Parts: sequence; structure tokens; C-alpha cells
Amino acid sequence: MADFSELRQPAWLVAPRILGSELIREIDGQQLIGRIVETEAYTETDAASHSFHGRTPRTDIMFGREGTAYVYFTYGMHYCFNVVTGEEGHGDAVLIRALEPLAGINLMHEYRHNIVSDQNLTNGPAKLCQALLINKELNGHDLRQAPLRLVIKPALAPKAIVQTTRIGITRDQHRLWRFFIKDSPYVS
DNA sequence: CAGTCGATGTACT
DNA sequence: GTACATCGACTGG
Repeated sequence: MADFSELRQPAWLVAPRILGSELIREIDGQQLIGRIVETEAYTETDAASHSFHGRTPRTDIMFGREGTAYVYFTYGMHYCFNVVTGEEGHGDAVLIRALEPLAGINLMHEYRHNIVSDQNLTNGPAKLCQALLINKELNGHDLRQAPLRLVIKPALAPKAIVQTTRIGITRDQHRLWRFFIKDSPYVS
């Protein structure tokens, strides 16, 4: 059983912690693997977070058990994937914004309709969902199990991590809750 | 290059 | 109605 105890803390601590960890998607016996290179933290006291307005049918998953997937649909056509963190009852999640493709790259290209280069395959929250076939069916999925697993790797050195403001939000812009691996060519 | 903008489901005012 | 944790096509320089 995977040890997800480190996810049982606030999103802003987990977000930098899971940089370098791997996401494994299994489809028809094939594995698509990506290394997490960019994340953002969201929590319930944060006006930019879906959980800010409390527990609703949509955000219920965010308040649930750590290590489950929160997948939401946005802009009429895109999905975004988050890892739920924190104690149960806390609306915390980490948005996965970019991956470095490690395995199953040919399939990722296929799911992305062969329109982009390796660099643009998974460097954005909606792009990586397309590449790994992540959609609302995986909302609430336990990331300890197939067909979508999170494999937590040792923490990276702080000096390898860059911290900035989050992308695409208009509220609570002062928080420095976007984290990415310095020098990675695969960040968004 | 950079800047603008259409697509289009869902939650919320 | 309006905004939205986005992307990619299109424009002009």
C-alpha cells in the first residue's frame, strides 16, 4: 500500500513536496507515466479556490480523503486534475499543472491528436488531462490504485524549486502558491 | 515572436 | 447573465 501520509497536510506544503513524484495512468495494459514538474496549491480560506464557498456537490471531493483525485471541467471543454490533500473536512487540493513525459509518449501524442511537439504534450493542466485521458470519470478516484496512481518520490532540494504567483486567477493573487522544478523544459 | 479571441459546460450572482 | 485554476487558432509586426 502506498504511503500517502505526507498528503495529510495543507496543500501549500504538499504542492512543493510532490514535485518530482510520478503519475501512472494505465490504459489497456499500457502505462503512461509523467513526472510532476509544476503544481499549485488551493485551500478553503483562499478566494481563488473552488472550496472557498464551502462544501457543495461540485467541491465535495476536495473536502474528502487525502490522495483522491479531484477532476473538474472548465471553459466548456477542458478538464483539470488535482490531488486532494489535508485532513478530511478540509477543502485542500494541489492542481497538477505540468508533467514531464516519461513513458507511453506515443499514446500521449495520439490522445492529443498528434498536433504538438513533446515539449507541448503535458505542459498545462488541461493538456496533461488530454494526454493521460483524465476526465470526470476519474473524479473521486483513489490515487493509491489503478488505473491512475500517484507514486510519491523523495522530496527535491529546496534550491531546485521555484515559487511564484499562480496562473489564470484573479483573486488572492498575492499568494506564492505555484511551484515548479527549476530549469525543467516541461513547465507551462 | 506577442496580443487577441472564440469555443462552450457548469457554478454561481 | 457572467465568470471561469484553459487552449490553440488567428492576427499583425
